[in-house]
Amino acid sequence: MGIQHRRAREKEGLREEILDAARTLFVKEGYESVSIRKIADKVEYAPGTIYLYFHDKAEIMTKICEETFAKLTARMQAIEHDTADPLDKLRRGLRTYIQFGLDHPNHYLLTFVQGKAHEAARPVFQTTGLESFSCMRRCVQACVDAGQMVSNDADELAQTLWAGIHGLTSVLITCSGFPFVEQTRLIDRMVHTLIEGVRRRPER
Amino acid sequence: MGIQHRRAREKEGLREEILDAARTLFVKEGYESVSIRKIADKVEYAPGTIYLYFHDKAEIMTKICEETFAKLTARMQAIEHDTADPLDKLRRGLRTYIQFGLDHPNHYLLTFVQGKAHEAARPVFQTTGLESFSCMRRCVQACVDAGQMVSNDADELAQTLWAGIHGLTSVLITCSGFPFVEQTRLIDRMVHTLIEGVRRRPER
Amino acid sequence: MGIQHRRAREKEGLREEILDAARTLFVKEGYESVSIRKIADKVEYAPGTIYLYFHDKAEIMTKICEETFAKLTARMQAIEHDTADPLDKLRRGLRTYIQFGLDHPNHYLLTFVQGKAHEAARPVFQTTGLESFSCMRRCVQACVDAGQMVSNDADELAQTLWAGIHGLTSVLITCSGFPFVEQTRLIDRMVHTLIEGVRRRPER
Amino acid sequence: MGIQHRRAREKEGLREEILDAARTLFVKEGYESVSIRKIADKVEYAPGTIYLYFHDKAEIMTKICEETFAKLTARMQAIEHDTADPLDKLRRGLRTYIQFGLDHPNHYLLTFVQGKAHEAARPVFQTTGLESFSCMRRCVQACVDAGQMVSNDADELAQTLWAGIHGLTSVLITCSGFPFVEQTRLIDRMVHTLIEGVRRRPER
DNA sequence: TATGAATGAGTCTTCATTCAT
DNA sequence: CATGAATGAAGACTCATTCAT
Repeated sequence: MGIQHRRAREKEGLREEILDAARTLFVKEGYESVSIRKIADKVEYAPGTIYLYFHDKAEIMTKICEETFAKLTARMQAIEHDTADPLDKLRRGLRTYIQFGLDHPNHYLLTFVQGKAHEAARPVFQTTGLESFSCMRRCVQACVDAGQMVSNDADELAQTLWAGIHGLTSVLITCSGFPFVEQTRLIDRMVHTLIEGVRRRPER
Repeated sequence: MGIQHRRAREKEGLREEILDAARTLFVKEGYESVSIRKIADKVEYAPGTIYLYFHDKAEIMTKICEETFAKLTARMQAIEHDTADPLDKLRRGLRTYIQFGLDHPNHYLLTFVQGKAHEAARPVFQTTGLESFSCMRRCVQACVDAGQMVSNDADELAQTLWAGIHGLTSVLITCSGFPFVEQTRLIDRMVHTLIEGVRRRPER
Repeated sequence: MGIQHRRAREKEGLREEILDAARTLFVKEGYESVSIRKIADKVEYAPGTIYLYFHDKAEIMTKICEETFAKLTARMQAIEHDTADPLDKLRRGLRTYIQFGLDHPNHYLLTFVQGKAHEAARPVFQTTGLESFSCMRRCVQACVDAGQMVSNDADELAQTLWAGIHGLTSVLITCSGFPFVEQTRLIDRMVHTLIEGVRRRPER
Repeated sequence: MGIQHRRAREKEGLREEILDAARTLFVKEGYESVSIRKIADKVEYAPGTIYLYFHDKAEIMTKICEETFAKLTARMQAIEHDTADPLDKLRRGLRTYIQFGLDHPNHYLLTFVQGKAHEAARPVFQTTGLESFSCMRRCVQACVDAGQMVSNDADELAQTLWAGIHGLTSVLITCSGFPFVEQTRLIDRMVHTLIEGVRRRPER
């Protein structure tokens, strides 16, 4: 009996494999619909084995969210440390965020769409998650300080921008059936719209 | 034993009651976490009775999504038939959409956030759903025709706007824990940002 | 599939059948070793069916203990209402208790040997259980009042007597392998020993 | 990973450590509720290591019962070899037994209360166990030979006495919630009652 | 129309045990 | 001697669904 012809595999990799399998399944079927058994089947191990690597199902979800925020933060911070014009940095930040979502659609959806709904993930959002956000907030603040924005309220602006790019990102990932115009045009348009909508125009 | 003191109630109302109960429960606890028994308890009927009105759990979900699109379309169409300046109509449309989401958070989330994940709901999106969207698209088209937009591609613009307001709406509903600035300011800022980002400015 | 050739059986009897099956199994294998599945197998129903009659495993245990105390109390009270000499009533009480245990060995063991150890049964002991005990305490008090006991502390005496008969009862039920002398002689001896050990003797 | 800072320890001691850990856990949580892993954690070894010392979980239980009988026998025999009046020796024997139970509640319960329920422990009772009992029987026989008892049947008397003290001992250990009178008074009363109930009184 | 009883598959999780190292 | 990884079977319990009444 048992799972017999399992492919060779390095020990320390199993934990990552479980995370990969879980992430994919969670996104495809929703957190609740994915059973430990399904994850175990996917990695070709017995269900109990999962518990050697994670305390319970919720912990798997939590770890995936943490991973996501870490990746996102890393990517966003790379931009911060560049010397460009603040509005340009912001523009680049928006694009980076959207691109991150498209590069890691499973991570993104799970964390920002499904994750929000899940109790278990709550603490992660209020720690690692806020860190990710504060990166963008600093970019906005810099623009404000440079007198380039229509408002001085960096929070209000940052939250608006984030809501906008989050809307596009999540929609691009999930609504694969929708007859969208070409993806890059949509992204360009969104970034352009948000920046133009938010920056101060020379009077006159 | 069984359910004893059920309040008097006209037969044909039961179907609606089931939908009401289900919608509330689905949003509060998530599709997977709501059992047919919970719905039955809430309407004070036996579980089996549900199956006299709906083929299965998924059908309940589907019907709720259809309902949502119908309501949303009705609300959006009300604006279309008014005589104002096209840009104003669009502005009003954006607000109406956001407000719809906040007024019917249950409907909204189920349809646009949870619903997307559910296979069963897919066909609904591509029929009733598109109708809802096309309403906004016509508003945008009117602005384009009036020469008020930065682009002539009404699809691209409409999709951008929709992504933006969807982002805000969903985030306002789900991220109750996030330290957002005051809701009305955020809505004002989003609508302002999108419209300003999308309309043609007088040169010079 | 499924359980097919189940014997005919009146509906309202299932609850009792479950209790019977559980009691037997609990005694034979211990509370922890008995699974809901085993009980279900024994009554020839699906495991889930058990949950239509009892909230959980602990409730089954609790109900069995309650049943036991009710039966025991009834039997003990029958003696109280007789007009004999108090010491005789007490003597009869001790015999009745032991006999009760031998007549309902499963009930007895579960309640007084295994039950004590189980959290779930705790509240039952402190309500229905104490009622059973207070019956014997009243018998002892009557003897004290009649000046027939070596001590005036009815609690101390009653507890001693109860410990004694409980010891014999539990041992007779469980130690079936032990080479005991004939059961009735052992019971006679125990009752005689306890009563003689506890009653006041005429001086001199 | 793994268990790192294990305290230094002589090899041959591990077997005893496992027994100690198991005994404590078994009594605190019940045989079924104690997992090999819990025992292993307590001794700070890997679960598999347990199997180098014991064939299976049941064997641990069995060994603990054997130990108990050995300890009890040793204590009882100490009394046998003293020169006092036989009735006094018996009295002392009863006290010793009760005290043994209170001194080793873990051992006692496991062996005499939980142990009886366990098939695996059965053989132990009929060998090492009988030895323990025969010690008390010899004390009783001595009293009979000295013409001090109400009956000449040493078996009957010894079994009665044992049932009595076992009842008190087990009840004192397990019924911590019961509103008993002070423990020493209860013990005194029990020993007094049993002895008085069993010894021949001078005719008058 | 509505029900109550029942089921079978499934949920997460724990565990005694084995075994290659 | 000891381990860490793994397993298969089982634990309590839930649930969508069916069906005779």
